[in-house]
Amino acid sequence: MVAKQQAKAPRRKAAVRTRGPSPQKTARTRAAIIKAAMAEFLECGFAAATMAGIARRAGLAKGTAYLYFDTKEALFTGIVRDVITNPLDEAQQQEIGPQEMVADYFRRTLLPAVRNIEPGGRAAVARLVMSEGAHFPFLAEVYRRQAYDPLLAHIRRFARIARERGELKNDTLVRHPHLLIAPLWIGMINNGIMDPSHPIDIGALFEAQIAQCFGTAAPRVPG
Amino acid sequence: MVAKQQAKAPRRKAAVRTRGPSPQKTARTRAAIIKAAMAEFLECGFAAATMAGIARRAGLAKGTAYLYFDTKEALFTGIVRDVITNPLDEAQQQEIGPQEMVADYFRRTLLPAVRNIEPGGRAAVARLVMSEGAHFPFLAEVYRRQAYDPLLAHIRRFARIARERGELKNDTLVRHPHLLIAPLWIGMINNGIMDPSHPIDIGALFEAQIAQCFGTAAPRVPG
Amino acid sequence: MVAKQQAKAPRRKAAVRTRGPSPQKTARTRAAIIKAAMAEFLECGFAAATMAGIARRAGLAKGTAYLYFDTKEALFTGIVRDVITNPLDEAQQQEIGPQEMVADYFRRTLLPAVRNIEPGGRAAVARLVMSEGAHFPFLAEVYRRQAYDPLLAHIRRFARIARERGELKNDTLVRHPHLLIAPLWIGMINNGIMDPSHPIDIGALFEAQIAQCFGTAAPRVPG
Amino acid sequence: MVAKQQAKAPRRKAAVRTRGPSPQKTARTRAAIIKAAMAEFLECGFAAATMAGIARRAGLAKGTAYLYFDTKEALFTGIVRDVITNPLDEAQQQEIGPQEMVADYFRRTLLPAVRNIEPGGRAAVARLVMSEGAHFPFLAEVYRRQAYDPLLAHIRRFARIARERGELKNDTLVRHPHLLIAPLWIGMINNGIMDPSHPIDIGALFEAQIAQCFGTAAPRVPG
DNA sequence: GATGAATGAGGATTCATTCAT
DNA sequence: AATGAATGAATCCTCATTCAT
Repeated sequence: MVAKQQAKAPRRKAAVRTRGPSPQKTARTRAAIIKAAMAEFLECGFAAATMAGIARRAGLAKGTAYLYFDTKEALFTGIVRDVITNPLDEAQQQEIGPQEMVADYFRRTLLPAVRNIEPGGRAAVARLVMSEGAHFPFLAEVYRRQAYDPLLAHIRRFARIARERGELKNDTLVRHPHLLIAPLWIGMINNGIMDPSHPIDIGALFEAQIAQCFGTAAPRVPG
Repeated sequence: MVAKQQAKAPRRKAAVRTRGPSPQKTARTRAAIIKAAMAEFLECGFAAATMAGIARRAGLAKGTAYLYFDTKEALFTGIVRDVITNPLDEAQQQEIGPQEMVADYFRRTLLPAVRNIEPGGRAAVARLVMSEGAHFPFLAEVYRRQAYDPLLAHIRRFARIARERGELKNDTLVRHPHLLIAPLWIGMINNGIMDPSHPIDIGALFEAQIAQCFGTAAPRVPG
Repeated sequence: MVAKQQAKAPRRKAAVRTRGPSPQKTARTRAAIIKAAMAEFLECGFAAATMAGIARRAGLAKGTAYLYFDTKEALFTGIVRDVITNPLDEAQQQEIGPQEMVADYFRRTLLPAVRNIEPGGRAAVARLVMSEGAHFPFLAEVYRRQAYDPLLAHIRRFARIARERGELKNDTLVRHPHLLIAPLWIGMINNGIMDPSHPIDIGALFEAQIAQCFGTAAPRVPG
Repeated sequence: MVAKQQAKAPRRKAAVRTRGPSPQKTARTRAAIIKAAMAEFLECGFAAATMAGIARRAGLAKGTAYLYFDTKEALFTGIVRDVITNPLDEAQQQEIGPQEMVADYFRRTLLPAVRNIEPGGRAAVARLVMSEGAHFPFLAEVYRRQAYDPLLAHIRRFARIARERGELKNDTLVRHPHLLIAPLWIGMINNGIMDPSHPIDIGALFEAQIAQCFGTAAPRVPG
C-alpha cells in the first residue's frame, strides 16, 4: 500500500491540520497512481490499459483513481506533466554563457538529459505517444504542447543565434530544427521497438548529430 | 489459431455445381476480407479495428469473417505481415555509377522513395509497426528483418565506400547509419502523430541530412 | 413472451428471404423490448430504469437491447413513437363534416381517444414525461414534438374555424388551446399520482370542458 | 469548513468549554443540511440529487450529512414533507363579500396566488410531487391532504354557493371542481417541463377558465 | 462533532464471438 | 457458405456510504 515515508514528527501539533486525512498521504497516493498508471500504460498501451488495472497496481479501489484524475485522459496528461515537462523545462531554462558556442551549449545542457532519456522514463512516455498518438490525438497534443514544440522552439532559437554569430554556415537547422532531435527518436524507436536487444547509444548519436550540424567535433579537453 | 488456409484442391468439380461453394468464390471472399482488414488495421490500429468494420468494408456479414479467421488476433497476425515488405527494396538494388558520388547516389535512389513515403502508404505501415510492435513483437521483428535492418546495412555499406573514397571525413555515418534515416522517422512521427496539421517536408529533411552528413549541398544542375 | 402473430403461410418460399434470421422474429423482439422498457420505465422512472432490467424483462441479453436501440434515450423515443404518435395521428387526420359543428367534431374524434387514454398506455407515458421531463429535457422534447404540440396546433386550427363560423363567441380557445386539453392532464395527475383510489372520469371531464368552451351541451340523441 | 460562529450562551458549564459539541451549533448544522437538501431536491429531484451537492450547498463535508441522516432516502423522506404546504391556504381563508359574485371572489382571492405560482417556488414543489410522487407515495399523499384536496373542496363549496345563487347554470363545476384548477397544472407542466422556452401565462389561463365556467368575463372597471 | 479520502457496487455502452437459419 | 441476431464479458465512470484522523 505504499511505504510510509514517515514525515514530520510534529512537535507542536503541526499547525496546519488537526483533522481529516493528511496531505502527505494524499501526495503519496497520487504518486502511487501515477506510477501504477505509467506501468500499466507501458505494458498494455493506452487503449488496453484499464482504470481497474491501474488501481489494482496502486493497491487502491477503482474509485480512488477517479478521485485524483477525472478520466483516463487526465491521468495520462498528469503523467506527461510529471515525467516529461519538469526535467525538460530545467534544461531549457539554462542560459548560454557569453563565450560559449551554441554547439557546446547544447552539449552542456541537452546531452545529460538525452543520456538519461531511458532510465528517466521519458523514452517510455515518448514511445507511448508514438504507439497511441495516432489513435488518441489528445495524447499527441498534450505531448506536443508540453514537450515536443517547446524543444523545437528552443532549438530553433539557438540555431538562429548560432547563425548570426557565424557558427552555422547555413540555415538548415533554423529551418529544420527537427534534424537535431531526430537521433533521439530513431534511438527510442530502435531501442524500444525495433531492436531492443541491440540498443544503440542515443547520447552518442545525438552528439554525432551536433557535430554534423555545427561542423565541429566536441572540444577535447586539452591534456 | 491461424487462418484456415484450406485452399480446397477440388478435384473434378463438376460443371453442374452452381449453388454450393465454389473455390473461386471462396478465394475472392478471402481476398476481400484480407484487403478490408488491412485497410482497417492500418487506419485504426489493432485495438480500435472492429470485426464489424472489417466486414462492412468487405461487403460481408460479420459472421463470414469468422469462417476464414478464428479470431481478430488471427486475422491481424495472419495478415499484417503481408503488408510489411521492404519499401526501399528496389532502391537498394540500384548500383552506384562509376563517377557518382555516394551522396548523389543516395539522392538519386532514395530520395524519390522518401518523397513518396506518405502517399505510397509506407508511412502508414511504419506507424502500424510503431503502434503495435510493442504488443505484437513479431510485427517489429518482421519489419526489422524486411525493412529496417536491410536499409541500415545498405547505408553502412555505402558509407564505407564513401569513407574509403574520401567523400566522408570521419566514421560517423559508418558507425551510426541510423543518422541518415532519422529524418524519415521524425518526419513520419511529426506528420502522422505529433502535428498532422503542420506537416514537414520529409524529402527536404532527408536531403538536408544528406548534405550535413556529406558536407555538400546537392549539386546544382549547371545552366 | 409476445404472441406469435403468425404471418404469412408462405407458399413458395416467401421469396424475400432464404437465409439468416427472420423479420418476424425481429419485429417480435423489438416489440418485446418496447413492452419491457415501458414496464420498467413506469415502475422505476427513467433515471432508475436500467437497460439490464429491461433486457431481463424482455428475456434477452443486455446487448440485444442495444441492437435495437442505441441508447436508453432512443428507447424512450421509440416508445413515444409507438404508443403516442400513431394513435394520435389517426384522430387528427379525420376531417370535419360539412354540417358538423366543431364541438361535435371534437367529441367524435377526440373523445374516444381520451376515454381510452388509460388503458391504451398513453396516460402512463404522459405521466412518465411529467415525472422525468424536468430532469431529462430530451424526454419532454420528444413528447412535445410528437404529441403535445401537434395536438395543440390541431385544436387551435379548429378553434379558428369555430370562431369564423360563429360557433365560438370569443377568442379564448384560439389564444389558449391548452384549456381544452387541461382536463386530460389534471385527470392523469389525479388518477395516477394524486389520488389513484378515487379516479375521476377523464372522458366526462373532457366532455364538460368542451361544453364549457363551446357553450353547448352534447347533443342528446332524440328518443 | 464553516467559520465557528460560536454563539455559546454557556450558562454554568464553565466558560472553559469551547471545543466540544454545542447544541446550538448542532441545531444550526442540522438546519443548514435541511435547507441545502431541500434546495437540491427541488432543483434536481431525488435521483439526480447527490449527497456531495447537498453538502457543498450546506458548506459541510460529505460525511457530516451522514451524522444527521443515515441515508439519502432518510434525508429525503425526513425533510421533503416540510416543503409541502398549502400554497393557497391564505386565499382559502378569505371570505366572500356579501355582494360579491363567486367568480369575482375567485378572481380576488386565487388569482394573485396563481400569478405568483412560479416565482413563489410553489410550482417547483408541485413538480417535485409529480416527479417523485410515484416512487414516494407519502409525498403525493401529503400533498393531497395539505393542498390538493382542500383546494378542490374549497372550489366545490363555492361552486355550490354559486349554483344556489344562480350564478352557475349547471352542476358541472360542482361535480368537477378539477376543471377550475386544471389550467394551473397544464400551465406548470407547460412552463416547467414541456416548453420552458415558450411559457404561457398561467394567470391569464386561469382567468379565462373562470370566465368560461361562470359565463362571464372579468368585470371591467368602469372609467 | 467534522472531515474528506477511500471504497466498491452498479449502470451505460461496446464488441468479439457464436449459432440457428 | 453466408448471414446477422443474440450473447455477455469487459470497460469507463458515478456516487452513496464508511471510517481513520
